[in-house]
Amino acid sequence: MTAHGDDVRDGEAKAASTAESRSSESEGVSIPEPQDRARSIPEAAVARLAVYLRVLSGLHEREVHTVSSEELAVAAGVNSAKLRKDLSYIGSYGTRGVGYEVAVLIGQIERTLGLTQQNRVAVIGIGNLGHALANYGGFPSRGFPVAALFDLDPDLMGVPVGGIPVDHVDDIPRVCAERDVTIGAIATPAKGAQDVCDRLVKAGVRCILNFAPVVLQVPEEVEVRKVDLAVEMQILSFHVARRSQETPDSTDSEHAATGAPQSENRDVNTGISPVDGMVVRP
Amino acid sequence: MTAHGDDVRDGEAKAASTAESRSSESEGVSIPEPQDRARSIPEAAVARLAVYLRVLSGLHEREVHTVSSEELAVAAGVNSAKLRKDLSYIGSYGTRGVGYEVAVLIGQIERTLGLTQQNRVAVIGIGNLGHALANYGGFPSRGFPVAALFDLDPDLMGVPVGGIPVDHVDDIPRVCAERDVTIGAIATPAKGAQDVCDRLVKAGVRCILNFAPVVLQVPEEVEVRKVDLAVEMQILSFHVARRSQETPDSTDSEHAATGAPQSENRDVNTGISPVDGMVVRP
DNA sequence: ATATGTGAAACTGTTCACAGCC
DNA sequence: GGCTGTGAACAGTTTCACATAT
Repeated sequence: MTAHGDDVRDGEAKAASTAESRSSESEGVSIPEPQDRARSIPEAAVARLAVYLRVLSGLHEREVHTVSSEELAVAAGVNSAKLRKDLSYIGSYGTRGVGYEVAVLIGQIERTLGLTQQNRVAVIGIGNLGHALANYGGFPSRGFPVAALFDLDPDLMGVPVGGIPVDHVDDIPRVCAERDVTIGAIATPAKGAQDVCDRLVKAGVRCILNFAPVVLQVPEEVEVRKVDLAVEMQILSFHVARRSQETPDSTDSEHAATGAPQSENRDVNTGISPVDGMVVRP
Repeated sequence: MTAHGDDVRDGEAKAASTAESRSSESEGVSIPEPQDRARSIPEAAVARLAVYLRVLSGLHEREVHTVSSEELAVAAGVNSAKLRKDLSYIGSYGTRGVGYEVAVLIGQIERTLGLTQQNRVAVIGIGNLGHALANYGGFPSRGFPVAALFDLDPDLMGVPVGGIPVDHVDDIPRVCAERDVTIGAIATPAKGAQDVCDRLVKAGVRCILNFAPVVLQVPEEVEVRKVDLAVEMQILSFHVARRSQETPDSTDSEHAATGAPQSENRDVNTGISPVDGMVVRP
């Protein structure tokens, strides 16, 4: 996430936004400058919209037609004020005194997230993770069909995984162009990641989901999001360490068993909940 | 990242840290209070420290003994001011006019992240993702040995995956306690995730990495981090959509081929780079 | 000379609290 | 009465810029 991510935006390469805000040279208290237009939606809010969408889909399936911000917030693991503010970024689709119509909200969030048009995905690196991704049969609740698989291993060429035959990474440009791939998921080891990334970019792919432990260098028009297992583990480690030195030791666990919904789970980018992970085993 | 980064930290349930900082009741300008120690470190900075650590490890292997904040920052994909501030949270281990000693920094970051003591990991849900995790042979660059595997499937019981035999989820409390598991990685489908989570909590596990698309409800002393594939995809989708409507269309891709290191990759929680993903295929 | 460490400014994101509409 | 939508206060994070140390 995140140069937009959650912590979002890096400092560099953000010439665009910087430039536009340099309109008035005046000193003192600067007036907000309203010309900022509507396209803003904070990155963090975008991530949460995806979560709300999942919850709403669940409600829709259960024939629930209306929800209040409070109900939806609890289900999504955020507080209601934040949820309302997030929804306000995409428009006013609620009814005061009543709540939101599930179907309407689903439609509006899907539209905002661009889910009305499909994004074909290419998975590169057909190992364990690649398999998991390929078998995911259209990522979230459909909308992201896996259209191409690539690897280096000669033994895998042509072998169908999740119904799609594996191609050689050398064919990335051709195959991606042919199948109109818009998102590339790099699930290779660190070593080949940058090379694969370059090929994807050359093929016109402008959105990449990177699972490899490297900092990909890409032209600025390419959006890269990274999922880093090690970082997650180390963050948890930090909390383990902090906890054990901070607490004089009052707990020995055994009191907090089953249903005690208190603290929130922090998602990598939402600070909260989920939407659709990876199907692994029924 | 993400958050994650990110936006990290929720507002609720943060009583602990609040309470501890209430030591001096004095008003006015509060003196830094040296006893403030390490506990402050912004979440966002913690995530990035893990990234710096990876880069530093690489430098260490290549026999590089010293780095400037600028060099390290470029390699990690952040700007140098942010990097220096991040490092300042853990202490002053640089030399003005010179830079940082790689070995020293590695040691300090490891200490801060609690990597000096091992965290044994249990993986629940031995499907594709579970396999990937189990075979990861100690997550990042070691430090997170996988000590237990669980699943529901009778056919898997006792079968060794990555050298560790699979146990039944019913045995989570016993096995986790026996093997002193401190981190649980939930790689099950959405359905069983909350149940598995409850068992882990009952077993005394207080840190959970959740790959299942559900909002886990846990007691507040339990830390949950979530990796959500669908959210990542949908965020990318949002950017695809935004891009194509925002740009009057000046690009047709073909100009930004290989080596053009410009924009940064946003990690789910660092806003930047990587540390160690998942080994998939050599 | 050069590069760190850090207050202070700027910015982004979150929460409060209430006006406005049902 | 209940609930949305949102300005304003607040909190967290990033960037600036420079004093400080080698």
